[in-house]
Amino acid sequence: MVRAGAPMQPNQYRDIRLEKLEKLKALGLDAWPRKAKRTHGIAQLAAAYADAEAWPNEKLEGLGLSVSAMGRVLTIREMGKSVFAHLTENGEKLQAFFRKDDVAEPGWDVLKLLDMGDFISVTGPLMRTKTGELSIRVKEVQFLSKALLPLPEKWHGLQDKEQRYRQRYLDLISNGDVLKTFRTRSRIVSAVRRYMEDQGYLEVETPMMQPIPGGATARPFITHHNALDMPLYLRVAPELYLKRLIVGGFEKVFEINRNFRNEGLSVRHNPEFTMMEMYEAGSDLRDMMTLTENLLSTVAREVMGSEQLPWGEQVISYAAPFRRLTMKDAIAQYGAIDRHQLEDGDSVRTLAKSVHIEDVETKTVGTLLGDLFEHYAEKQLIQPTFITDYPIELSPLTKALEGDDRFVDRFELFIGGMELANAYSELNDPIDQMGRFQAQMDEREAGNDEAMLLDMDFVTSLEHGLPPTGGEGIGIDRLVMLLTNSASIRDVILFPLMRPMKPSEAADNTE
RNA sequence: GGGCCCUUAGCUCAGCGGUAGAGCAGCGGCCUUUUAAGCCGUUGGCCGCGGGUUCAAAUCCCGCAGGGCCCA
Repeated sequence: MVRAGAPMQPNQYRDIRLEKLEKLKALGLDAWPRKAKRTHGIAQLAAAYADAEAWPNEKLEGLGLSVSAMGRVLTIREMGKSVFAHLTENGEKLQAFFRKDDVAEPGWDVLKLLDMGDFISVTGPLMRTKTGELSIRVKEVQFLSKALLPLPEKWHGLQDKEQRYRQRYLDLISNGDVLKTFRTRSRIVSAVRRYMEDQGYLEVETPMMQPIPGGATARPFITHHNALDMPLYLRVAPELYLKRLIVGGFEKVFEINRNFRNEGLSVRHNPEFTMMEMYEAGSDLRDMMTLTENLLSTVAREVMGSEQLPWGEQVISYAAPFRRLTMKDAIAQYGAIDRHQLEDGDSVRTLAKSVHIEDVETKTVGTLLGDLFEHYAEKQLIQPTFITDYPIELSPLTKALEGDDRFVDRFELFIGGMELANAYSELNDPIDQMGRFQAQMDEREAGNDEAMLLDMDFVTSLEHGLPPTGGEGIGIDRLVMLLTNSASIRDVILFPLMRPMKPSEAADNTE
C-alpha cells in the first residue's frame, strides 16, 4: 500500500527535512560522519547510574565525569532556551538536557535543525533533573545521521500489522515489546543450543537444498541448479541426512536451521520456519521424552525465570514430567467417546462421518484416528502433553510398537493447543523402511502430493546399519511463541513472508 | 479453499447519503529542569483501486488488491 513508506516520493515531511539537511551543511557540518563520538553505551550508563538514591544529583555532578553517548532521538521537548530529548540505543533510553548557555557552538543551531528519528551523539557530565531523571547535561553535540522520514506516532506506536511486518524496523523502533520479544528469542535459541551441547550433542549442518526432499510429509519448494541442470528442493526436514550421520558413527547430533514447506500461512505456520532436530544413537522414544522435559523446563527457567508462564488467559507449567496420553485415549477423553468405539474400523468411520471429516470412505482407519484426534483433542491440550501410539500410516519413518504393528513408537508434544515437537524411535530396519516408502509411493500415485518420495540412498545407508536411535524435531518458532506468550508466529519471526506489494507501490521502494 | 472484518492526513483514529474531521507529528511564535510539557496560530487528503446506484457517495451495491481473525 502507498502508506507503507514512499521514500523517494516528495512529501511535506521529507522536503522540510531535506532543507534542514542543507542548513546543517551550511553550518559546515558533515551530516553523515563516519564514526560516532561515544565513550559509553546508553544501557551501560543507565545500569550504572539509574539508582536515584545511590546517585543523587550532587554525587553525579561531583564525579567530574564527562561522557559521550549516541542514540536515535525519540522525543524532543523544547522549552525556550532549554531542550530535553530522549535518545535511544538498543532499546534503552537516556535523557539529554540542553541549555543554550551550556552548549558549545554550533550546538544550539544544530538543535534547531534536529528531528525525531535523527541520530546524534552528546557529550557532557551526568546529572539528575528536578524530577529525578538521569540525564546528560550537554556541552557538545555531534550530528550523526539525518532521518528524512518521520517516525510513527510516539505513544500509540505503529499499529497497522501489515506495515509492522513489512517495515519491521519501524515496528522495532516504536513498539518496545517487539524488540524485547526478539531479544528473548535470541536468548531462547542460545539456551537451547547450550543445553544440547551440555548433554553432549554435536551441532551439525546438513543440506538445505536437496535433490530428493524427505523426512516429512509436506510439499516442497522447487528450484533449479543451472550448472548441473537439475532440479533441487528446499528441504522440508533434515531428518534423513541426520540419520545418515548416525549411520556414519556420530553418537549425538543436532541441527538448528530452517525448513521450508509449501503450504498456507496462518498464525501457527510460516512457509520457512526454524526447527531443531536431534538424534541419539542407542536411545529411544522414552529418552527423547526425558530430554524434552528437561530441555523445556531448563530453558523456561533460564530465559524466562520461571517454569510457570502465562499463555493468554492461562498459565502453562513447564515443570517435568509432562503428561502422557495415547492418541486413542486422547480422542476418548476429549471427545467423551467410548474407548471401544476406536478399536473397530466401522465404528471409527461412523464417528468420523458424524463430525464431517472429508473422504471418510477412502481414508484408512489410522488416518481417520489422526483426523479425530485433531478434531477432538489437539486444541484442548494446553498443558504440555506427550501424545503417543500413532497410526503407522501417518509415520513412515518410525518403528512399530512391539506387539501391534498398526501403531508406531512416536510422540508429538502438544502445548498451548499446538504441536510443538515430534519424536520417534527411528525405524532402522531397511527392509521395513523400503516397504514404508513403497506405501508412500502408492499414496502419491493416488494423488497425495504430500506423500514422501523414495530416497534410495537413505535406504542404502540403513542397509549399512543404523543402531537403535531416538530422534526428535522441536519447532523453535512455536517454542518462542509459547515462552513469550505471542499469539502469532509472525510476532516471533522478524520478517514473515508477505505477498509483495503491487508494482506501482513497490516502485516507491525501489527507486 | 470457505466465512466474517479492516483499508480516511506521516502515525493513531472518528465520520457511515448532503461543504473531509480530531489527537499526535509538522510549520511559525512564547517559554532556561521538561517527560503524553504547556499556550497561541497554522500547513497537510485520488477517503486502497475500478465499476455501478443516486440530484448528490468516504458513506449504499458489485468486482479487484492488500491485510487481519475464525474455520477446513
